Amino acid sequence: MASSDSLPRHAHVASELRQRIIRRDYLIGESLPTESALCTEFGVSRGPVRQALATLKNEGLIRLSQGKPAVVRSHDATQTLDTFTPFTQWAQRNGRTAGSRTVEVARRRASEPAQVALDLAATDFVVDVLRVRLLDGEPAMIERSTFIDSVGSLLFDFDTDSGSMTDYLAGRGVYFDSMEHILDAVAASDVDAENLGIAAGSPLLRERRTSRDQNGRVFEYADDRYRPELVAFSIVNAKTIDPRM
Amino acid sequence: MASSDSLPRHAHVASELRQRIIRRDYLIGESLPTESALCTEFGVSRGPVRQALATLKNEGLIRLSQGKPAVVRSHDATQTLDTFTPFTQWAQRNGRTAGSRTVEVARRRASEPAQVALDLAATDFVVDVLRVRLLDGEPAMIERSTFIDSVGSLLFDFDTDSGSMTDYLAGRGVYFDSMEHILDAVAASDVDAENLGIAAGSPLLRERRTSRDQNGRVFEYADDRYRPELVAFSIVNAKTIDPRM
DNA sequence: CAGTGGTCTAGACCACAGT
DNA sequence: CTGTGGTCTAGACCACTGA
Repeated sequence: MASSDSLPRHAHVASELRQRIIRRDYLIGESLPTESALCTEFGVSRGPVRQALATLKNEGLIRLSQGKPAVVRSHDATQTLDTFTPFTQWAQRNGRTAGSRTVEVARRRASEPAQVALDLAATDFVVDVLRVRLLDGEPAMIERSTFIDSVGSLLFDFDTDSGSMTDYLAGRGVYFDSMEHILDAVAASDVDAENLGIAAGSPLLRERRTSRDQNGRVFEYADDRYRPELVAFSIVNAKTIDPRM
Repeated sequence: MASSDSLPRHAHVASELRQRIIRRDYLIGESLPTESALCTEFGVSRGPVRQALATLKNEGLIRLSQGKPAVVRSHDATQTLDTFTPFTQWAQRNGRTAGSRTVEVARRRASEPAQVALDLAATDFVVDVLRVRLLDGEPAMIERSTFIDSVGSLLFDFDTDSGSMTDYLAGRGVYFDSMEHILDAVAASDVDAENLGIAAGSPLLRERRTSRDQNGRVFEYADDRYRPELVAFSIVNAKTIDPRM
């Protein structure tokens, strides 16, 4: 055993088990070691072990039930709730090639939906980024991001066609801490249709997103529209429903 | 204060705090009582209190940070990761009136997508339920559910226009334990359009769902199509998820 | 029945917030 | 600094699983 990271023990246990599952050390339907075995192996008490198992459960990797050890539910976290990882990382995990074609990066006054989402006044400036995102070279999504001015101004030094904007911002001290997504469907506008190479009026899966940084401040509002033939969102929720309520 | 249910203490704490938040006892941005205050109030140790707070965090109701008490993030328990609530319950929580108009309940051989999702042979029988779901009397969603035969046959004794199918099945020993959702967009078919009272070709938000019972067996496959003007899905996901202790 | 996970307690130490 | 939440331990009891 190496690794005496600064990671909390429960995170270390979760990370190790997650790797084993992704590496297919266990088959689907197979049981993980018992909790007490994991306690022994990692030299921790039951608390951190159970916290790690809860994490993997929330990721859709395992299923928990009383009286018997955890069971592997899926090998890849990609198809599960981690769909809400940034586009570039998501594509990489799925073995696809992600690309970007930037249409514009503009500093202007906030649009009305952005004002509401970012809690800004009509006179406040924001930075709008309009990009077409490509999967294996094919247009798969059109992304309209709006950043608050202090964050958006960082983007003028960044080649929005290369690399991950998420990683770039993280390097500048802006971390995505939590996101809220609203999913619905819209008909493709003329602009959408032209940039995605589809017919106007085609159904698109829309994700409207507000992102908060580590201090809980909203700094991004985005309207992403996906071609449903190419991208779908997958969500797993493993949870026993409470009788009451 | 009533309820000394057989609910676990952490569930009781979570339920009570959830009600207070929905009831707007705390404003958005306001702090909840400290953990030790909650321990005193509910007469429990920190473990259950922290587990309850983790639940509310996963539901997107509160935000946690180190060194200061939990902060209210939202008043609405919308469709979050942990609470992908059945239609009827979701409507009730949001103060809407849910209704159903059953088009057909039929026992027949499984369609191809259902065969795949339910892991059945082409010769196996299933029970299909086609319903229009109403919100405040207006058609909001068209639901095509397919149940494995053993579960579906229970439904012939059930008035699918009244009450909650989820509750009914739970009463017969079939519990929804985990679900997987795939979200995308489709153009309304002629059948969709007619039943929802919209134009054919209109964009609809589609949710394809496979549900497992408490033994991990898939027993339902559903294709639900929502009118995006009336219903959208809201999902909150935060960086670190950490129940337990 | 023995073993397992689900829950809970009563302590403890650390990192961080606000004063 | 004090108080807060984040983490951890070492016990314990109960409900369920499976031989």
